Amino acid sequence: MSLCVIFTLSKYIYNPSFVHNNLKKIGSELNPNVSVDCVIFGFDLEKLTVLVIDRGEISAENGPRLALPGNLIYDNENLDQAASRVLDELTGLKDIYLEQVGAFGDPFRIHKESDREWLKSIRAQPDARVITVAYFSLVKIEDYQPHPSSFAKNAEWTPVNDITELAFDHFEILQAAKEKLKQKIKIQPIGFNLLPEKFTLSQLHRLYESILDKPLDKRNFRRKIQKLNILSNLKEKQRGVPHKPSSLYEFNEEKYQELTQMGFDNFGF
Amino acid sequence: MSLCVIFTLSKYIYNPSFVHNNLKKIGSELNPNVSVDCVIFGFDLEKLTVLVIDRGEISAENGPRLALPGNLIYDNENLDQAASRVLDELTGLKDIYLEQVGAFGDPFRIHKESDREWLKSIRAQPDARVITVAYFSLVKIEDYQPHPSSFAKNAEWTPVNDITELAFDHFEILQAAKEKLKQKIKIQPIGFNLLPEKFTLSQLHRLYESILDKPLDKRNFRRKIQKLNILSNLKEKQRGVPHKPSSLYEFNEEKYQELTQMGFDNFGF
DNA sequence: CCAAAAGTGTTGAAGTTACACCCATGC
DNA sequence: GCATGGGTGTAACTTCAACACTTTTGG
Repeated sequence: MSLCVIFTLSKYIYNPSFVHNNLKKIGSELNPNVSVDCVIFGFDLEKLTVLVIDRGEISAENGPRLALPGNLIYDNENLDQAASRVLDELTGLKDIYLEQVGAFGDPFRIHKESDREWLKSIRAQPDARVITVAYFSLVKIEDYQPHPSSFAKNAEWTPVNDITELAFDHFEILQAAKEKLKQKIKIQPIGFNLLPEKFTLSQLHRLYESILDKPLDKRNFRRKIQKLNILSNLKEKQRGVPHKPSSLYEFNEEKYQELTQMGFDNFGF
Repeated sequence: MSLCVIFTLSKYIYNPSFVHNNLKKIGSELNPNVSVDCVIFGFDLEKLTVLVIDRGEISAENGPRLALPGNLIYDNENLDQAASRVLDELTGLKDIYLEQVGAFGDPFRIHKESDREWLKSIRAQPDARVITVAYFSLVKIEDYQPHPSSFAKNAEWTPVNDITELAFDHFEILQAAKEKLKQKIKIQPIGFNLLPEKFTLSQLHRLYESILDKPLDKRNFRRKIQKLNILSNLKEKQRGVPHKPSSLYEFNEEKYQELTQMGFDNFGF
């Protein structure tokens, strides 16, 4: 049963011929030595989450069940394209915010027997030295809800802070991605990629707190974010909440473009 | 003649068997698909410089003569080690500040005929798809002066801002490295790796201006850097200068460790 | 009427910018 | 004595952190 799951999953995400046939990458070869892995962040309006793959019970030793989605690259695609492809294959989403985190891959990164076994089931050359280029991406959690019936049923949104181990060196990659996101959000308002089109200031506030992993003063946060002038106040309120309803806002791309062209240093968080 | 130069140079920096024999990496193989390239920064007390390789006239078309030092990785070394090795092979220096910039490598990065020819002369599989992991390193310029008689005679310190083109995608890599350095120096005092042990505040000032690529107010700079409390004022002055001699300082590692452990956000530049 | 989150201003401290003159040395 | 870069203080302004109460809704 668990083998079956792995097979189905790997067929969807990892199997070269599947992708080959479906994306019509005729004439291109999988490069045995270079892969991409994606740290796909979401935000459930409470906590920062990551989309991880449950590999099932893959060995007697019970190594970590969870892994980041990833795959070898094709020789005719660039790294960004490979990352987009992995994301698309898993979620069906296109045009998603993606940013490179960096390259990883010790020669001996596969020290868990469970990882070795898994590779045998999904790679033509399971023993090849692989270096992996990590990306993080920001997805509106509403845009992708794993369906229990789909091939990718083993993908799940998991709160970042609940994750304590991952396959291979994926935990290290996750930490690096969190750190990169933390730095990046101080400089650019990329957080909007994680929120619905319409959102409240409190949601934005919680998002910043989750990413920066520290409490931010409510009044100071609101003042600061509003001073940036990149929010439009839709004249619309929440409905059906058991407390004073909040105004809804949306991110204003044009105002942001003005700002960046004039060049501003940071968001000061 | 120019061919000869290339051969000698490539033998030193790029030839697998040379490295193989000399570093006794018996049993390990060059990975045909993954390389590292190093952006080696120096500071001549006036301007930020980079150590680049002059490939000589390598084609009738006269593509860019300059390239970053780099090489394929071995399957038994990790990326950081590969970068250290490249740096060591070129300069003989060890224990140098190194930081990963990221992974690069479009499938069609080799669009210049000159690059293609050069690869034929130094690679066993010149047509393999290669992705390269870029590093930047900070070297005290006094620690490495290229000798006209050495194998690496074609390495030269070149002012960063004088470089307008490089082989392959190396110019893009250089830009990314500059940007990374710029961000990094706002957060950590890594600039000291570029200065002599003893330096003046004016030299430090010029270094920050070179890296941040903008003028900084003299008095404000001095106040800010001194408030950090990571400099020791050696009670020693410059000699032989035709103006008021400056005090010499050194970077105080211990004080810096104290600071970082207490956690401080940035240098505010 | 109660619980829950929304929304709102002020003050003191710290940090940032801009700016001009005298000093010590070698030649 | 002159050219060169070294070295120093202040005032106006901006930003930041800390902090508590009233409002609106659903149940």
